[in-house]
Amino acid sequence: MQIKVYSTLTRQKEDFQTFQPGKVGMYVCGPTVYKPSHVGHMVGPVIFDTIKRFLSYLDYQVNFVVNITDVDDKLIVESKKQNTTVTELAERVTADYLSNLKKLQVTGIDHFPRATHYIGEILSMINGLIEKGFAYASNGDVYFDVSKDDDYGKLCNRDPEQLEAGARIEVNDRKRNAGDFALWKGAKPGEPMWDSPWGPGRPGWHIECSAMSMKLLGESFDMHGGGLDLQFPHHENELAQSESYSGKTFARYWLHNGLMKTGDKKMSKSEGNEIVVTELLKKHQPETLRYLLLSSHYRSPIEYSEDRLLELRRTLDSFYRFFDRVKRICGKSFYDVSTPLKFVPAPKGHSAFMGEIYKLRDAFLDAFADDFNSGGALGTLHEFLTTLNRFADQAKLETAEGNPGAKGEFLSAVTVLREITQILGLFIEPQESAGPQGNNQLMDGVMRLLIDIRADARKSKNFPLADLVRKRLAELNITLEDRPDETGWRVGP
RNA sequence: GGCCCCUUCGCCAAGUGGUAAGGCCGCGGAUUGCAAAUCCGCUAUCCCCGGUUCGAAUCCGGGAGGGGCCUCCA
Repeated sequence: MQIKVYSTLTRQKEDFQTFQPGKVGMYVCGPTVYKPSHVGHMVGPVIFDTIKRFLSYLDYQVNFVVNITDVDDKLIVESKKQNTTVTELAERVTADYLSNLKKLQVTGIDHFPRATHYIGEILSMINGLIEKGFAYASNGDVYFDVSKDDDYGKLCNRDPEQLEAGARIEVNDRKRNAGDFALWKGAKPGEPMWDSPWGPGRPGWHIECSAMSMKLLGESFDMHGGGLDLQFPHHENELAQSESYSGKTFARYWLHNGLMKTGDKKMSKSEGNEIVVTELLKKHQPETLRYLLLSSHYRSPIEYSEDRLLELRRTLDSFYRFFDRVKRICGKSFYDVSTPLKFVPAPKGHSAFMGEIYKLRDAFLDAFADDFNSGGALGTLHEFLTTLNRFADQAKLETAEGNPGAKGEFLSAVTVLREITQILGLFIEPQESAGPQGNNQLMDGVMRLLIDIRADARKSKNFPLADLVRKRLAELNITLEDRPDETGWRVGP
C-alpha cells in the first residue's frame, strides 16, 4: 500500500518514504504552557496520534515527539499576573494538557520534551550556528542571520527582503536584518535565566524545537507537524536554523493541520474565543470531540459548535447501540474483542459476507493512505455498521433461529470493525455517559420491575397501561426498546 | 501590499479527469398492538463566466465570496 502525504514544502502529495526502512520519526509542535488548553490544541495531537496508529498498523515503528514549551515571555507575564512562578504555572498547565490528551485517547506520544530540560542542547546548537556564521551575538542576545541562509523562506514562500516592508516586525536595532530572529534572549532581572557564553538568558522561541527534535529523532526525520498558524514564522525559522546547523534535510514532510474555528474565526487565546477543553468535557464526552476532529480532512478548518457536537453524539449513539447488540448476540462486549493493531491480509475462502467486510476494510485503508483522509475513512465506518446490522437482522441473530455458525461469522466481522476502530482511536473503552443501561443495581431493579409490569399488561392486551408506563418513562428521559424476546431500556431519547 | 488555502444536497463532509461516499435532518416502506431500535428506498451536476479535453466538481484563465499567515498562537 502506497501512502501519499501532502507536504507544505512542495505543496503537493508525495509518495511516503522513510529515511530508515520501517521507521518513522514524527515531531509535532505542542503548546506553550501558560493557559489551559483549548479545543484547538487537541487537533494536532489527535490527528497525529491517529496517523501513528495507522502507521503502526502497517508495521512501521513510529517515534512520536510532542514538545512542551515551558519558558517564554507569555509564561513570564502570566505567572506574574497569577502571582506564582513560571515553573509552577508551567507544571499546572502541562498537567492539564496531558490529562486532556489522555481523555481523548491520545496515547501514542513517546516523548514530551520540555524546553527547560534541553538548555544544554540548545546552547550547543546556538554555538554551532555562530561558529558556522549563521548567527551572531548582539548585546546579550543571539540572532539568526537570515541573509546568510540561501533558501530562507522556502517553506512559506517568504522573501526575506520583503520582510522589511512588513513593518509588523518588532523594531530592534540589535538585529542586522529585519527578518533575523532570536536564538537566545538576554534576561532582564527577575526573569528565568540560564548561564551562557553571551550572558544570562533564555532560549528564543524556535530553537527548542530544533534542539529537541534533533536530540530525540536525529538531524533528519520524517514528518513534522503542527497547526497551520505555525508555518510562519515558527516552522520557517525552525527549518532554517536546523538545516543551517546540520547541513542536512531537517524534516522530509511538513504537515499542517487546519485551525479550529468558532463563529467564523480562528479559535485562539489572542482572539479570546477559545473553548477550554476541560469545560467542553463537562458537557460532552471526549469521544465526541475526537470524532469531530477526525470527521473532516486534517488540513481543513473545523467549525466548532455546540450543535455539531450534539449531532455527532447522535451519530455515535448508533455505534453504542450496535455495541449493545454485539453483547446480546455474542455475549461479549465490543470493548473486550481483542485484535492486534496489525494488518493481516484477508484469509482465502471467506464467505460472501466476509468478502463485503474485507472490501470495506480496504476502502477504509485506501482512504486513510491517501493523505490520511480520516473523513473519507469514517464514511466506510458507517457502511460497516449498516452491513453488520443488516446481517444480524437477516440472520435473526437475536432470536432462537440465529445459528451458531452465523454468530461466529458475525463475531469475525465485528473483530475487523474493532481492528479499524483501533486505528481511529475510537471506541477504545466505554464512555461513561454512553451506557444505554444504568450503572447501578437499584436502578436496574426498578427498571426490571416496570418492564415486567408492562410486559404483563401487554400480554393481557392492556395497551393503555403499557403505553402509560412507556410514556411516563419517556418523560424521565428513559426509552424502552421492545426486542423479539425481551425489552431493553436506555437513558436518552 | 505580499504569500497560502477554501467554495460539493437544508446542515456537516468524501471525491482531484470518466459521468457525485457517508453522517445529521426530512419523507416513504418493512418490522411493531402502537412506538423505539434496525433494515430498505427517496432527496445535489458540484459559487459564476470562459477555455483545454472524446469527456471536468476535478486541469487552465478570469470573476465573486470566505478563511489563514506576514506580530503571539495548535
